[in-house]
Amino acid sequence: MYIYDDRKICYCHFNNIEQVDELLLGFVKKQFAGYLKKVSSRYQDKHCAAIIFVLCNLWEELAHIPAEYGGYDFWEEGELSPFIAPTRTTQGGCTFSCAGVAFSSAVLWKALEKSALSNLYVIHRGRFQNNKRSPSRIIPRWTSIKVLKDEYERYSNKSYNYKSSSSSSLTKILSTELIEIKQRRVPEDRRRKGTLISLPIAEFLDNDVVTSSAAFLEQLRTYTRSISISLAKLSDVTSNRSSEAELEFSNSEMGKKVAPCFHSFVMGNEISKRNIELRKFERQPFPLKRVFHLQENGSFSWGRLYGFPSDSLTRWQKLLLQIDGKPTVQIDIKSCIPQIACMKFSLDEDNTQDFYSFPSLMKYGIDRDYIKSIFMSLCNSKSIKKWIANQKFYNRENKFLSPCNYSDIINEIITNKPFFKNIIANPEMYKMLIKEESDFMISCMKSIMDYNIKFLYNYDCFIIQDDEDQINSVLEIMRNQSFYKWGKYINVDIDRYFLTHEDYINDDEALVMNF
DNA sequence: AAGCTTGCTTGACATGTCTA
DNA sequence: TAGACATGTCAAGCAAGCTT
Repeated sequence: MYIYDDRKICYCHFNNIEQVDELLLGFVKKQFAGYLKKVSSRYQDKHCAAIIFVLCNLWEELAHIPAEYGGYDFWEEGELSPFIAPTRTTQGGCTFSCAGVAFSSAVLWKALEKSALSNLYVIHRGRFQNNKRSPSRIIPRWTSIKVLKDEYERYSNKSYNYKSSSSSSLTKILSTELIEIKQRRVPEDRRRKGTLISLPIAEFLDNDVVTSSAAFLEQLRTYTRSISISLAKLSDVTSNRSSEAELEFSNSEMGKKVAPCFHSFVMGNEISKRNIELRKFERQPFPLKRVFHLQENGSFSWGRLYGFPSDSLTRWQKLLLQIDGKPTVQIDIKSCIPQIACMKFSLDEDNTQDFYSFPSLMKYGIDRDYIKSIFMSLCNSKSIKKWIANQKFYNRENKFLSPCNYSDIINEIITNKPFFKNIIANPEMYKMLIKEESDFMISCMKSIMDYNIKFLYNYDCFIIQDDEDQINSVLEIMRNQSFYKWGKYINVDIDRYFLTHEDYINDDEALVMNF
């Protein structure tokens, strides 16, 4: 028997209960503490033994699940968790799962038979809610179900005619009297609200009627499907890194933030590997869609485009992104929302300025980063009063170096950049601006496709190959399009990333992701 | 802060298959 | 043909991570 940590048991086999040692008993006591509390103290040891015995037999059964169902792989890989969770009840029957392996109640009956116990305790994995320090995946909560031994015997010796009295068959009992894990419906008020609507790529008409542009959707799908995405070899990228980028990366620790699934895969989890492979398969075609909010008056707002493979890449993966095996650049709109607001509402204003810079606020200790961090909440608040209350609630005043009134900040912002008045405390306007941004990007996409440039889209940026001609073409398209829309040339950033992180330097193999 | 995504899990319900 | 149950599908909930 090996116990690596609280959650992983590699292999566990007991011929009889005498083989249970202190370690396993301690483990069960710790893991099942919640359950054991409910049991009166003089029966606790007995229950521990029962739990261990049943689990061991179940594991033994699981070891014989054919590899194509995943059972044996997981067993060998040490991914089995000691938790048995009933997952799906069917018409009468019950399906259970252990470490992601589903098995039927028949397996359970066999285990019961071997255990020769009068009671079978099956552990129901629940959740600790609202407890961020104890993620539900790690610390389970327990309830038990009890299977009556005599009912089991009647079932197993086949002499029991369940047909003539089906209401008292074992499975019926399971689903009525015995199972305390009665399925519950998600209460109506806790269900997800239907305000978000995703549609195939759609366009707005003047009167805010949404029309679906199926032709464009099909074009975009075909186009993006032809793009081959891969991640560069880290050694290649790090060889021509800049020290500035190196510093930025090591400071931000972004390299440590990897997708859980990928991280798990790197750690040798075969389940993750399989999931990634399955996902790759499901990825085609990209589920391109545009997300709208349905307003109370029946009109739509919002309208960003989602579903590009670049959406699901983490920051560090984006740094390594290659299109058709070539390095990429990211062309994004500088301070996107404020800039669009500026172009739309203040024709005299310079849209190449730094929208988050307010030198006059520096005396309060309010810097660019702070303005950036409050911008979203400022726009989305229903009223300035509410925003101020919220700021106080989150104790943001700690950030200030000298005493300062929140309304002073807002006055200062509006005085310096008057067009901010239009978007502060105006969520509808903010959504409208995002729609504007999204429509602009879609218009650009159409032209980029005409130029036959391979691209990915992500919020306010295009990712294209690091090629001078292509960059110039895309810049030209964006400039022309913005001039057509707002009468001004849009201000963009071109980012090239160079990655470096000690953890990854030793990786020799390219991480290829064929979406 | 808020809005989106993701993976993962569970719950509810639907469908398929075997057997008596 | 109905019971038993294996298998399939969809959606909700949650934590975490990204963007602006």
